[in-house]
Amino acid sequence: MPKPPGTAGYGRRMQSRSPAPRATGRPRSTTADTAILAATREALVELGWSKLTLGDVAARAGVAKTTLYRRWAGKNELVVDAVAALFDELRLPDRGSLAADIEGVVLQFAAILARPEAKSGLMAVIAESTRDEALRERIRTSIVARQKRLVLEGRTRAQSRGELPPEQDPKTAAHTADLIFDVVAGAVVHRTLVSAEPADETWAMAFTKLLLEGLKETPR
Amino acid sequence: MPKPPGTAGYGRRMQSRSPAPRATGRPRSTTADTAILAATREALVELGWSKLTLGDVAARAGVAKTTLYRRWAGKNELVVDAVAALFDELRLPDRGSLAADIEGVVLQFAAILARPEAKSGLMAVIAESTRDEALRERIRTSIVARQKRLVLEGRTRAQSRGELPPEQDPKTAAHTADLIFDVVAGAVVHRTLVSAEPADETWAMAFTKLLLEGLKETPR
DNA sequence: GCAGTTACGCTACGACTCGTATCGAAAGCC
DNA sequence: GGCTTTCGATACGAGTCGTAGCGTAACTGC
Repeated sequence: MPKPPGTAGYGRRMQSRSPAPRATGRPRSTTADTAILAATREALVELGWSKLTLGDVAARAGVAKTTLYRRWAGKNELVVDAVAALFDELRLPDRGSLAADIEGVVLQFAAILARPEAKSGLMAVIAESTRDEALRERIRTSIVARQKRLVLEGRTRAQSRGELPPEQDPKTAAHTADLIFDVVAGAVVHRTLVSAEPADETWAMAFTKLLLEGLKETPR
Repeated sequence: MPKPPGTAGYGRRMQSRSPAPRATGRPRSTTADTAILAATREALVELGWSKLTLGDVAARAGVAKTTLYRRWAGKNELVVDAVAALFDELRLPDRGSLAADIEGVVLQFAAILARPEAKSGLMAVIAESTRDEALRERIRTSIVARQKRLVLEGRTRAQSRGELPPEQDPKTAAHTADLIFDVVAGAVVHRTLVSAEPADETWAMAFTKLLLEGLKETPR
């Protein structure tokens, strides 16, 4: 009996990998998937990461505990998928200028991180991922990559507007994109979780100004 | 029997609060304190946060499990103190310019976060602190405040050098200091833990340039 | 419609961890 | 020497873990 035929909800996003979703036998209940992930988020809000137990999640979702273990290897993987669903709503409408786009990205990150299930879940799995390469890769593809796409998209727009210089060397361009992403995402996360203060519009404006103009006074 | 007479090693740093360290009775073994904290860091490296148990730490430190529970309320508080000790080495030598000072701070943060015990421990307790106000305050005073002091010190130096404008309104000055701190610390944390790439000298230089000059090309 | 295959709910299980209680012994003050 | 507090050791009930076993449900192909 193979453990991960599609690795549950996560598999749906990259079904290009799995050779065949299996044609025979009773199919896995997709409603159970969504119920389990919703129950996981609910438990994260009420109990937090450390006190969350798989037995409790199963009871909330109305499924047997064994069903959970058939689909997910453990708590870490389950919470990653549950939290990843929160990032589905990430969009980047064109707001006309680089500054406005940065503010938009920041506020969207902040809105997700303001949720208690994201706060207690995301950082915990990131902490666990320092000792688990597979988990880190799972987080990267299902969460970080989607955040990063927004940053890259905003950058392309700014270049087409002429607000940013076009890419010179594609290698250094990738490095600066990584840098900007770490700065944007890191700042929002640190503000929200460590400083524990809201990353509201006022803060987003100040951050954008700093990111665009820098710390030095720009000589006129 | 009162639980925290000094709250262990952490209490030593702010003994101004505790009214009297108690003059009577057998004093708590200070060697046990350091042994326990060292054992905690060792266990963090070998087991990581989630698999770390207080019983295991007690065995490593050569003390009884009950001794641990007499001094710390639980795993969270213990790990905070164990990780906080890593930040004792934070210093900010004057390197002559704002850019060099920023690089110095970044590289010091990075050096600490490169350690496995900091990686797996720090983020985990921060995740837990989202549901525990007392724990958040403990983290703030014993870890975050010391980081922040470096940023503030670097700023004061830059002002005395004339590289940064002096404080206009003390209130907005505090806000921008908070902002800069979140950007610096957040970027290093995100680079190290989420992107999982080293925040080395090359990266520190690129980050410093971005923070100083901003994203826009400065019009000469 | 029947055989084959897989998922499901349910129950039960040993192993482990938790946090506490209890006890006698040890270490420091008056 | 008396008082107070900590220490090590052991034991304990409660809770969680991850797995196994079993009968049933769902879906496919002949």
